Amino acid sequence: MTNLATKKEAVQNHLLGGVKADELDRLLPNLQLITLPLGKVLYESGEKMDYIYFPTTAIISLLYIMENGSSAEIGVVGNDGMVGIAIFMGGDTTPNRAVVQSAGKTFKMKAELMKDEFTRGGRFHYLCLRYTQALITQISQTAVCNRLHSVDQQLCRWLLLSHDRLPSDRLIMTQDLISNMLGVRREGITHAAKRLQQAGYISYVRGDMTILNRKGLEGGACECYQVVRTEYDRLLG
Amino acid sequence: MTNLATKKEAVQNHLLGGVKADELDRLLPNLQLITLPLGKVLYESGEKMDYIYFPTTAIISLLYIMENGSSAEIGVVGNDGMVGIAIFMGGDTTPNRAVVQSAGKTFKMKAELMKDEFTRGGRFHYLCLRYTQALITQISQTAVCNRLHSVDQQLCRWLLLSHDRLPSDRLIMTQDLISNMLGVRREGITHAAKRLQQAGYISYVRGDMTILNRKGLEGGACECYQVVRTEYDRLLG
DNA sequence: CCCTGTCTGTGCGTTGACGCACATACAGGA
DNA sequence: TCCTGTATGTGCGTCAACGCACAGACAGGG
Repeated sequence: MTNLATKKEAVQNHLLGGVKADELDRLLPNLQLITLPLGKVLYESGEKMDYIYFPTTAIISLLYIMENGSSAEIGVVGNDGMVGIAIFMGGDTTPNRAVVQSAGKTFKMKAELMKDEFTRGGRFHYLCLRYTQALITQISQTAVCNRLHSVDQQLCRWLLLSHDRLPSDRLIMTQDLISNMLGVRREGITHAAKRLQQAGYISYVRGDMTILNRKGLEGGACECYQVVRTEYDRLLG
Repeated sequence: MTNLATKKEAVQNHLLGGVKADELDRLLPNLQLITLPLGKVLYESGEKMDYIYFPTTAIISLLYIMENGSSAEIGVVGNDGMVGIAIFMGGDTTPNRAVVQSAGKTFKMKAELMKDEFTRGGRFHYLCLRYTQALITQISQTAVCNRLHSVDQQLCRWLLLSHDRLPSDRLIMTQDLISNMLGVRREGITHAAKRLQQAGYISYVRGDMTILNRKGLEGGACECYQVVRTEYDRLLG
């Protein structure tokens, strides 16, 4: 099978890159590298999770979908983490949807095998818990940001979070999709994005966005981005 | 020492009530029952946590404090859980403040002893992880609610979350404090609370609030409350 | 080449929450 | 009893975001 993982591929995901050699040897035969298209749903809310995912170039968004269809993002996962923490936390499901925000590659592994490796303890167990704490910080900061900051600030934060997890400076994503992530109107994103383009921080045409000036975006973002970034570095760096 | 824990006292906290007999026997000599006044800070943001707390009648609020002094609550903990999950998750600290939202009693235990018991595995380990997942759901739903719902709805949700963790129907709390929790203006709470009082759902005078009609509050709340409640019941019920 | 669907831009009235200012009401101590 | 600090109520102008409607603008297929 060509899609079985090599060490060189596996360490593109930072969690897999952080485990001990013997643990990685055990994991490798169970990891399968797949390509995810934009919009693909990995888990539906409340649905049993059959696989855990370790993205390399893909970015996955964790969304809550309201009864009336509106949605808001609670967190984002890229090559810094994994999708499906409920598998080892014991709940097996979460009331969220996991959807591909940026097309790319990810490893997947059967949930049962994940549980086995987790219960062995060791560095993998340790990393999973620390990653979960980092994710909690990201979700917490999303809550705070939703409460206290403007759409402009949140768009900057969101672009930076995405950029950190992206293999290049390009982001294939329409304003409509971004508005669903941030839980705001599409027109609100149009206005905010236009301001960022006029400032020269980004450029975009019909769903093809390029980040031109990271420093500019950092200046436009609220402190929330840096809090999350610092906490990820502290816990997993 | 009169403040050492008895089994009867300990099980007032549902997590302690859920562990196995031999685990509880090990924990009891290390648990100390203390009384917390309103406003007491258990942890400051970024500060090393020396103790983990298992509330019985007290309610603890997890807050993020912005650089400019404004604040927003990311979660609330009562006799259903514990304060200080970073101790066993591995990070030792979090970028939040833990502050007493409703005066009452709590057990506390030294962080080192907590780590020891956690690494033994067993039912205690299992419950800690499941509780953490439930807390993640609560924080996630706070993020969604902050984004999509009105102050009126959020006040209802907040009152219900508090009521669930309260030994009676009385809540000693000024509107100003509630506004800091929800991250909104004090006047916004005045308006919302007035509407709830006119509807006969609550009554209050100068920081002394009584919940008169739970069903009414449930009707005024958004779906967020029920999502969190259901998930707590599923994971820990 | 045109046609159609999608993506982005813009205007306009509405609304929920904000910031500020100040009035009123109550509690507890001097 | 008065005085003072704190808690709550209210009005008013402002603003960010909303909902809706519709006008370009571009891409890809027939």
